[in-house]
Amino acid sequence: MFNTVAERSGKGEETRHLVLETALNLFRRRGFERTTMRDIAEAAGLSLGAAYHYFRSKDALVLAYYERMQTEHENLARAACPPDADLRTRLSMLFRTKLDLLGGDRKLLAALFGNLGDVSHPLSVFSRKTVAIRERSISQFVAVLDEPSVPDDLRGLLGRALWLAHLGVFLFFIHDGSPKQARTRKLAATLVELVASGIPLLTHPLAAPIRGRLLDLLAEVDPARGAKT
Amino acid sequence: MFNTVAERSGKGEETRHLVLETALNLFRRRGFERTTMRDIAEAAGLSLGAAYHYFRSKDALVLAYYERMQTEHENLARAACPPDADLRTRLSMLFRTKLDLLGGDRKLLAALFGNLGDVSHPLSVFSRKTVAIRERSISQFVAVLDEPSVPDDLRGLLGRALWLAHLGVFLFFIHDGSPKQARTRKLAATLVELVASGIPLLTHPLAAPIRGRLLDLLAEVDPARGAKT
DNA sequence: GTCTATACCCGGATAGAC
DNA sequence: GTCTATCCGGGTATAGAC
Repeated sequence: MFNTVAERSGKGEETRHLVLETALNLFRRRGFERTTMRDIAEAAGLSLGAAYHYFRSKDALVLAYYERMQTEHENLARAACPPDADLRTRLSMLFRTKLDLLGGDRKLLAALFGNLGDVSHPLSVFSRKTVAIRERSISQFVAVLDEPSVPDDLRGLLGRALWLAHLGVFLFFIHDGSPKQARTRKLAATLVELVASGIPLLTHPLAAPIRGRLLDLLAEVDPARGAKT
Repeated sequence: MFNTVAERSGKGEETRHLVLETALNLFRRRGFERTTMRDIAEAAGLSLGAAYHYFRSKDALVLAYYERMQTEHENLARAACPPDADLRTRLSMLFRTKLDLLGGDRKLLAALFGNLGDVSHPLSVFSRKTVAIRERSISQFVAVLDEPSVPDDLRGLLGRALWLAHLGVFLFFIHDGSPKQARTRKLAATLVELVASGIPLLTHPLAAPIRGRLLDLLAEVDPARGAKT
């Protein structure tokens, strides 16, 4: 019952770690679909059943990967950003660090992102299984907007919209074969410019009708409300 | 060699049609993934081999479905739209007819749209196999912008952007459980308003900087350029 | 050309012995 | 905790009836 030692440093922990690393390696080299659980088990020097003992499914391996990457991104972004930076800098750093972190995993992500549209799929960015990680990611973008120039009542909505836009960039990134994903970096930079120069304009009186409609639109697609199945 | 009769009205055509209808029925009821080729063959009163004789794969059935739906949508949209209608009306009709046409297929589409992000997947909205249908769909949106208020040089870009936005609406639609997909219809209406009221503003001198940046952004994500793998 | 039947491979997932 | 055997479904291949 209380085999805390085994849980922390025992052979189990070690083997579990081995399985995850092996899987990630194979995923990165061959992509997700073309890596079988049999491949993983063999490469880790285990039987198929043993691999399944540690991860109930191929998906479980991916969830572990998601979580690790989100945590790493949070750390990277925090480290890269001077505390007094402005919105433009903070947003651009958020993109930059994410692109740096995931630049080598595009093949894997391509396969995973395939499940983008399927809310019911456990690995989807919109699924129940991924709420926790999703919310952490969203709050990074909301936090970027945490400054006086952004009216309080817009922050949440705009932050979530930004997160949605970031998904678009991400989708582009995944299939961007240019060296160091230069095209995606360009795209992100353009988006940052658009946001940074557009936000002040949102409060301009002439933009009032557009602003209202834009907010309506955003409120309707708010990921928090969720379009239930 | 020249058995044109058999090709047009022979038993082959009939069986082929039967297989497709049966498959679509099962897809609609049970979803794509949970329908097996064996199910389809059995429900159609055929052997597995026979079903495969007409459609090389499960995917081929889906491509046939895509094509039929695109054609039907074109007809519906054309029929629903008075020739002298304005932009707002034409755009709103485009959405309305699509939602009407596909309202019953959400379950199926959910499974198919799962492949959204995976450019390399044959059934993806962005894949090579679906270029022809995709281009037909895009040109519906470009055509909506075919009027004096839209500057010529923006039409192509904005049309494609509109198509991209329509994908977002579609994604929402798929998981919209509200009666008659009322929420999606609301969303589409709001989007139409935003576009209809935003386009004139794009030519306003005050919007010049935003306009430039927006166009940069759109040019970079233009589906026509494609982010090659 | 249309179809049946059957045997086979592959990969995800599970059961149960050890 | 680990293994072997097995199931299940998608997909292929092929031999042969009509």
